[in-house]
Amino acid sequence: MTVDPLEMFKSRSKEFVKEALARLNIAMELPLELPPEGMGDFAFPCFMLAREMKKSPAGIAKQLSQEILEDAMFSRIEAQGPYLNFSINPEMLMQITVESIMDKREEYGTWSQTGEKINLEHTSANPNGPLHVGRARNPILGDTIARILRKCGHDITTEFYVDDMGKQQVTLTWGVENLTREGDESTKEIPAKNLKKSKKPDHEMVWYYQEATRRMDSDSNVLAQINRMIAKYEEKDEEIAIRVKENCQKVLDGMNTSLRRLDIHFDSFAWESKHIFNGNVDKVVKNLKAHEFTDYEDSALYLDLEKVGITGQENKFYLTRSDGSSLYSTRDIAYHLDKLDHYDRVIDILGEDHKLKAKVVRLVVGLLGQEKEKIEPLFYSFVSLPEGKMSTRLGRVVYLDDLIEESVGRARKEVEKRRPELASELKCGIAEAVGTGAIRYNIIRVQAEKQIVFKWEEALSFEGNSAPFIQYSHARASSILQKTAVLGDYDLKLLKHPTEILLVKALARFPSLIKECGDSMECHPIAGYAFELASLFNQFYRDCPVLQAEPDVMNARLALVTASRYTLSNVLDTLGLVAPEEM
RNA sequence: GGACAUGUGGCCUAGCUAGGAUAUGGCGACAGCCUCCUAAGCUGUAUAUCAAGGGUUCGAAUCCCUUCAUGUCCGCCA
Repeated sequence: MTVDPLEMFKSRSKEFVKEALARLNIAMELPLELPPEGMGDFAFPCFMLAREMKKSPAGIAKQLSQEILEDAMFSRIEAQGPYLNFSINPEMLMQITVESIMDKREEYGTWSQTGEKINLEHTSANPNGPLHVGRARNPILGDTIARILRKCGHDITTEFYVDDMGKQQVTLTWGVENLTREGDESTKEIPAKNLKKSKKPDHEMVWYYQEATRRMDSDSNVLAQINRMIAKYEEKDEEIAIRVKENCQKVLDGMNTSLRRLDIHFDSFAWESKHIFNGNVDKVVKNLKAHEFTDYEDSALYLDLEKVGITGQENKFYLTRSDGSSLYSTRDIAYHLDKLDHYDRVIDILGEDHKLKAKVVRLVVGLLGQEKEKIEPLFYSFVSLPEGKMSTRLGRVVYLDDLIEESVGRARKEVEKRRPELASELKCGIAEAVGTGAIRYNIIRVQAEKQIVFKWEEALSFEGNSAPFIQYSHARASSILQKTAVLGDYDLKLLKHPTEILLVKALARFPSLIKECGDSMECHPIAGYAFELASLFNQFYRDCPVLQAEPDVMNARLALVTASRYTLSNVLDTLGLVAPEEM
């Protein structure tokens, strides 16, 4: 059974055109395009042949169409103006597509194993406080890409790079060890909007970080203490490392609790300090010292950006401090070299502020003789608020936990309104699926490099182009199937309604879409497709009654509904959204 | 100042890699559709100098150049 129902039609039409051109002794190839609705399924524009053949594009299209014989795979092959258009035989497409889905079911859209091992790093937020909506774009993007690449047949390991080495983490630890949180006046900085959140360790811990930062800024004694800790830490003091790691872990646990609610999990946590303690960073520095593109300033090692062709910045990219201790990017280089030892490809999901750093890391990896092409950074722009950039310090911030609570809460009210008769437990489950789904979808539907201004009314929209719209279609399909006995024999030739044809064409596109998005590492076309498929299913639902149809037609339609339900479920899964049986 | 990205109806957005047939859809607005498988749905109407200006081309939202706007970066911070 074919993996991609559309592919055979596509390649056959290309062959036809190729053969026709060969018969006319034309050495050129024609590109395949997707024409506007009502003009067939594949189009070959003939403009570029006009000069060569000294004929009008329309005339060429006509001539080509006469060269091509009729074929069972296409219901129409004809010239329309300057285009040669192919219309797929809908009966055949219906047959191949529905059978393929019935055969593969949950696996429809999943390609066979490639054996390619990929490390996909995402989120990697500093563990000093809770995730806010701006940072949440990273895990949502990363997790969705991971799901797409898994469906492309790759072996994916998702990884959170835990920064337990920075000044921020030491500051947090100093705070935890030296400050006591008295009364509740201190909580005014981070108002706990609900009980669940206030009990989470990330929201609990951030106070120590913020208060420690304030003390450090105003009290040079505190600053000195923190600096002493950092110095000892960088001299590989294991005891401090353990204390810092313990605090990071607590915050990390809180973040993970939030992310689990969005069905985001990590296969691995890579601790930054590991590369200091195992000597990898020392090795990197040693190798870089010997390199012709590096030099010293006050015994601080730097890379000369001009020599490696990076312009528009200061020329010096520092790799160590003058005391010889490492910097973030140097550790990141060691980390990447380590990843390259174990994986075929290394993908990083990064905010656009990391563009220069990522470029340099890749470059240095290349300078050290490794294949930098295997490192593939993927960037996204920031989420801001209408008032401006998110800032924890200014209190201008929307925490992910608050967004989830609000969204699930609103979803709960909606379910209550629409389906009061359902069991309370079921309503909770639906609200959770809809509320969290809306958040993921709202972020992922937009191209990663576009900046997003967060607006509550948009994030909490449950209508139109939103997760609940797609989930609702799935629930409708499920509901029809629940009302019937086991699917009997069916004759797909009975499915002739235009909406049925449009629906099956959308179903047929799914596997190749997964492949394309895996290759280009884009998520938003999947969201667009999911919406389109759901919309077409809703139109089918309107035009083609299933359970009230004649028995033969009913059986055929039930097969189409089953195929649609699998595909909707699979696309929802690709986006990390729950596919509810009812809502 | 330099570098990278983004700019499409009132708002959000697809299309840009590989230039082609009347620029995708949603929100909001207006007008309709529940004796019929869940109306978180469906149908219709109005709204676009594709940031601006040049260029390449038979043809440009798409490629090139310039300008403007927005975001990000240009720390011996992470």
